[in-house]
Amino acid sequence: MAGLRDVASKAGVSIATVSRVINGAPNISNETRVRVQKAMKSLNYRPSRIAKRLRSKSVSGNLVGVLVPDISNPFYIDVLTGIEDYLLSHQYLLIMCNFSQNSDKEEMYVDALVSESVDGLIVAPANENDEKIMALEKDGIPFVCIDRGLSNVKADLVLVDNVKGAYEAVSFLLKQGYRRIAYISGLIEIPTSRQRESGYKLALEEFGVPFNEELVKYGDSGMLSGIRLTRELLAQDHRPDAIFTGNNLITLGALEAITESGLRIPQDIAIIGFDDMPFSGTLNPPLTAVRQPAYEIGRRAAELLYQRILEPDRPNVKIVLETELIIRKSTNVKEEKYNTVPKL
Amino acid sequence: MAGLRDVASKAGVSIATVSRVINGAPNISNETRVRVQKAMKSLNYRPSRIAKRLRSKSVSGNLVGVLVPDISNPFYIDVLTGIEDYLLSHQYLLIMCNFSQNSDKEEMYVDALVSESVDGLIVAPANENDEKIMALEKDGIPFVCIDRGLSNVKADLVLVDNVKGAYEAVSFLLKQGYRRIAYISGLIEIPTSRQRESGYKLALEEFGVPFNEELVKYGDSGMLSGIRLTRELLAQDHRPDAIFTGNNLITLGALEAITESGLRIPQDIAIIGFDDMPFSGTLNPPLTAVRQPAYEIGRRAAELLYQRILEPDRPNVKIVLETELIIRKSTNVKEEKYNTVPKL
DNA sequence: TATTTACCGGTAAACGTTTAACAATAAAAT
DNA sequence: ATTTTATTGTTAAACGTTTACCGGTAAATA
Repeated sequence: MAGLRDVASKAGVSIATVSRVINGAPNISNETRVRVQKAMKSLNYRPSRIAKRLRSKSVSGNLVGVLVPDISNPFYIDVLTGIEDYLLSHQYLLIMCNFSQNSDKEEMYVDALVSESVDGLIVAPANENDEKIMALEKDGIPFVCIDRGLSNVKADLVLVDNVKGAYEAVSFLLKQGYRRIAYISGLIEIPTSRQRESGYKLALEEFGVPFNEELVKYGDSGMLSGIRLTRELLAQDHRPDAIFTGNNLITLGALEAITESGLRIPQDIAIIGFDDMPFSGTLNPPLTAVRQPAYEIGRRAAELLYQRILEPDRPNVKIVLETELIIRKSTNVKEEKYNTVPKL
Repeated sequence: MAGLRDVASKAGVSIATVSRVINGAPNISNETRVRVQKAMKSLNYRPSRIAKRLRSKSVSGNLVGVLVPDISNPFYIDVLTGIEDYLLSHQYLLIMCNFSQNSDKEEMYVDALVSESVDGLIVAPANENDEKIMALEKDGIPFVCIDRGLSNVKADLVLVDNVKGAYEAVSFLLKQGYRRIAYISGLIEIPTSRQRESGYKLALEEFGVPFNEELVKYGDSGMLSGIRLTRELLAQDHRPDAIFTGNNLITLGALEAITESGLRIPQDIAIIGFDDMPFSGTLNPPLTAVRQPAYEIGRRAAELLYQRILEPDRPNVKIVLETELIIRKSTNVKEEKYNTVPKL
């Protein structure tokens, strides 16, 4: 591995000069610049990012970490893509870490990333009292939250209005005539799970449909959990006529369980998912879903982090993006007689 | 940020002692060990991984990089999970980089990872002549290839028998009576694309079906490409009666295009995909697919890398895993009269 | 001619560890 | 009482950069 001095001696200049051309310092002649660059090429020189970060922590090391709750969820893939696109165009390298909805793993990764002297972090906290994340503020490490916030801690945040998104979804079901609407929640620790439940309840209330706790199931945000809980719902004496699922993977699990039961969607049971997916249109049947602007969430979060790194003391901002209800075939009208909007 | 000396003074010991307890050196009394550990806790001390890596490159920095061709492909997500599970249990931190099937981006990431002094790399090379990856061998940086190998370079490698997998898939279609079988290829630079085409041709040949170049389309391994090429196939005067798709995303694109055309699967046209997905069973219709043991590929690759880091000069190994044909509903028998195995 | 300007060299400290060599102390064993 | 052993301290170099400061040379300007 060639170092700074190797390049310097090869180019016949001092290490200071090499450093100057690398960092684009002024007052360097074009001639020496190209000579140094040639030496770097021929030696296949790669500046040590770690030496650079170690030496000048004050200056940017061009490295940020991202903590993703579940990499098997397509939603986060889109978020990641948005983050990466923005950061890459600003010469930042990304360390992506998947903590699998596991707080311990999340803690470990936070420590590791801080140990790596990242310039900043983008994270979807495991819960709103996530101490490890809150500690970042005290340590003065720039970070921005996505999808979920922290209580009592000011931090940059970008997310969607989950209550509203859920409300619109369930309202739609109610307008279509569905009355026994179930909700399958993700992990109860995750704020979004509870917000979506709030939206669900709000819609029920507004349509005068009494809340029935038998119709709400709590799981772990994974596909297997979605399968299991849907089976439980379908096994009930008076099974639901529609299911509102708390996230992508639960939706896929629910679809699997319904398919296996032989029930037809949407004739026998409707399903509407929170989060759209790239292939939602080719599911069986094409899925009605609440779309989050995942890519945009990632891009905006990256932008906020970038700005905060440059200006650590600027005021916090919270960006709330809009959801969109994508109506496909999994929620068609149940029966003609119900196809009226109830009195409010 | 507390440093080694802060901990030392807090615990009333020397920095050497602190370093000793951190690195589990022998000859340390239990008393001082707990005293130091307490000091670390109270100061929220996090050893600087970069200082450690800088100082002792010979020793492991517990960091590896992974270069993934396309993070939007569920196959690589499973591979990543396998890699992460293994590496995490061996105290390694992972830097995941998504180069989006883009050679330039891949090059940039390789440089960045080497600059980060990673202990090793796991990579799916953009093509078999990938110079940046081949250069790693000369630089003495441990790496293992997944999914695709390099020509003329010995390196650890774990993949599946793509020819065989494709052969079995297309053979199955032929046995079911399909005769106009199309193949939609991923990027032609990727060895797997060509290997799968070989398997496709092999099956045709064995069944005495002449190769028809109109039925082979080449794209960029993405979903949009799958949509476009499927549309082209369907627009042909004599459209195919089955499609064999070169990867996951192409499959999803093909499904979308077929659905939009109004054709029924499998009555009007069958489809069989290379790569299974967690939700393949809930697609419309449930997808027949060639399953790769993605998680296992990742786990084995991580294992090989770990071993190579420990023993850089051990002989190279190549692990070939088995594919499995998962028969679902997208390839049912076309018509009764064809439902016989042709003479070979 | 005198002075400014532009460019570059040399040197050294610093970042936070690891590691080796050696010394020092106290407790345990002989 | 002497030797051994276990534990800890001290010191310093090293990893590959950045950065600042000062010194020097040559060309351009006054």
